[in-house]
Amino acid sequence: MTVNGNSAQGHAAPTINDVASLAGVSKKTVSRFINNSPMMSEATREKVSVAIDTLGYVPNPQARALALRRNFMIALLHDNPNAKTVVNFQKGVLSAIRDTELALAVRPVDRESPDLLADVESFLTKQRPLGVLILPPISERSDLVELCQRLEVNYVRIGSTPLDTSEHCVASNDRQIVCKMVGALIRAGHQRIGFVRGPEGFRSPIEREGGFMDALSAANIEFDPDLIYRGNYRFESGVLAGQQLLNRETRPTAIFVSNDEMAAGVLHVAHELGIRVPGDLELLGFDDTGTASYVWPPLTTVHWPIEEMGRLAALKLVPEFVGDGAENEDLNAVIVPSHIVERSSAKLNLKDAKLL
Amino acid sequence: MTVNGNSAQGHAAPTINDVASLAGVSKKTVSRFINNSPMMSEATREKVSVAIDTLGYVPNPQARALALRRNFMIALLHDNPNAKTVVNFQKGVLSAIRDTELALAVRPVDRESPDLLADVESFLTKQRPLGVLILPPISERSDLVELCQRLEVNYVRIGSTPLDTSEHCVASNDRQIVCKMVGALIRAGHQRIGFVRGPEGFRSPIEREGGFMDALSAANIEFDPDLIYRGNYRFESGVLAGQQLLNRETRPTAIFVSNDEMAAGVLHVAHELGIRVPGDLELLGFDDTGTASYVWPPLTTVHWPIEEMGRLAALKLVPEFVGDGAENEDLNAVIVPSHIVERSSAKLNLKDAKLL
DNA sequence: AAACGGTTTGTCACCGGTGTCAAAAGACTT
DNA sequence: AAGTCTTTTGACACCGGTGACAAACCGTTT
Repeated sequence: MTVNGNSAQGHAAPTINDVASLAGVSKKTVSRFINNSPMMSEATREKVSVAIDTLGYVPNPQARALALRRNFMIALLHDNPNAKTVVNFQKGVLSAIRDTELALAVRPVDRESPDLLADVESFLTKQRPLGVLILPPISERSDLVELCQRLEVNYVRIGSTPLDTSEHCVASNDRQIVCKMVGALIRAGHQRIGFVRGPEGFRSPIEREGGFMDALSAANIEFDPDLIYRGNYRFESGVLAGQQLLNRETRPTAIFVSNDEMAAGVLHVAHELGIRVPGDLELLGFDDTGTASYVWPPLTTVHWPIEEMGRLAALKLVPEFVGDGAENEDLNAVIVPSHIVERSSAKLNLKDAKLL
Repeated sequence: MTVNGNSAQGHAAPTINDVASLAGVSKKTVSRFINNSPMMSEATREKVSVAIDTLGYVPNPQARALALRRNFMIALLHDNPNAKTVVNFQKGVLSAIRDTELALAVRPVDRESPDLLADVESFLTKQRPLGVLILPPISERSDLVELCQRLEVNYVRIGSTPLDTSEHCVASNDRQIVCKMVGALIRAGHQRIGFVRGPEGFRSPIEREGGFMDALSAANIEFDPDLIYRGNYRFESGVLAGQQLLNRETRPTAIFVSNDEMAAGVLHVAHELGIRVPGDLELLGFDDTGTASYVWPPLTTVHWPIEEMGRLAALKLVPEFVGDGAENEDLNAVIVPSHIVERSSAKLNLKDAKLL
């Protein structure tokens, strides 16, 4: 015998009226119970609670949505080239809202489209989600945020660095972790280090570049501008980067690539040129969303905690729904720490790190 | 000046009553227009249409959801180990419903959990989606389908082979395409071919195995049972497969691996053992969701058309919403054709194929 | 002109909750 | 015991649509 008891009653789901008459109160009182209003005596609270349990009553979200002008749904807005990022983030969000009545709607948008704002506005006004989660890179667009504010839709932005106040933002600290990893690479003996950058116009490439440069200047290494390649985070551009950086007479002994997919592209070229990795060349990636462990050799990289960020973002967006086990979480935390995963593509010297 | 005109009116969205009074008709008539009921004179249809346009009226989905006991949302039910599959499927679905008022809700479930059915039932009764899309492997579970039928929720199942009637199913034909690819491998000269199978208990591994065996028997090659390894579709199990199949005195000259992630694992081992691919060994994968092109050498594989399957599944699930450009699609089609992508990990002889 | 069948339109209750505000019930004074 | 203030409860309209059914309209027929 399982938890559910309502299928006996000819299969009509019990309504608030059923509960009200069974408990001998008005439906407004039941409504108060549902929304745990403080203005209730313990006695009636108990009566209603019993009635709800015996009927197996569950409030109808559509009716509440109409009355409250708010759908019991949170939306995920993204324009993300990386599937794994999106899915892992979804996993985090869903682990947070698993036992709630909330649904998660995904809404991919087209960053390039001039209708982006109109699209999102129509989505928000039609679906009226409780709130939206905005993934990078569009999380950086202030016009989107202003739209949310105007439409009075709560939001949480995800970023590679804090983009907003703590209740509206979850971030990793890419700059710091990259600095740490590249620092460990330098301490392992490298001086001539290449850098493959991400696309222009977004924040995470800037952060990762900042971390790279920080590490170099901390070690008093002057950066050779010939050793930089500007990619777009895609595998193909990693191939181009590899062709440019590895086909020169004096190759770098190591390359930090701003994400794993491009690192896979560089690796591809290294193989074609017969350059041994590691050995002739060491390679550092960023993201750790699968690709890093599927290539040969597996990449030393930064694990970007996107799943955990999803979980935290959901907690911040709708704390009142996920409160159960999470009251003691620190919802003011903005930074979710990343960590370095040392695999075969590069040897690091993590021990001798000076104080951070 | 953009399309929207309602923000002038103090920002309250126009309701059906506004439209009704502007058009000089009752709100029921407007409702008829919205649901394009046939019982309307051309004259009133025109009046209402004009009123809707001038006000920029959009029906409130929550209200309709309440009245119709149906949420304007389709749900994606999955328990899929492969992130790319899920995201690409989502992309297909969203390309179909982009211009509709529909939302897409994702609902990952836990195949192992004894509460799976209860979970899904609670989700379906609470959210009351228009319909659900069920991804493999849980698309094979008949108890889920019976649940949908009992709750009167429309559904479309995705599979590697037709699982249901044409209105409830979209499928690839894994067996046929694998047979074709392995046949081309045989014609390229291989006789001793290894096989890495997917997990027990699901359909797609069976189909892919069937295709492999078909190709062998069509060429009158007897299969050596020592050349099979049973994996679970994950990278790690590909590594184990590689260790077993490649550490023997007489190695296979080629291996067909039932998915790309495991193929990446086999490749990993080949590199460790210094086995050249191609050259000493040729490798065939299946899926083509990214991994295949990010490894070295890039894999010859089958492109599994999961995105297109998503699009078609959405069309079948809610044809009345996506009808616009799609009337002329064949919604009776069940099989979405796959195709072979020849990259570097194996040379095929596709030309000399006999008739299929 | 009245009766008739078919089409188009409107009325009103209803979907299942919530907001407003007034009434009822308790607690506390005097 | 009556008066006052505070807490708890209920009546009723409302959120924005749809369904059932009745009314109005229209062109024919008798």
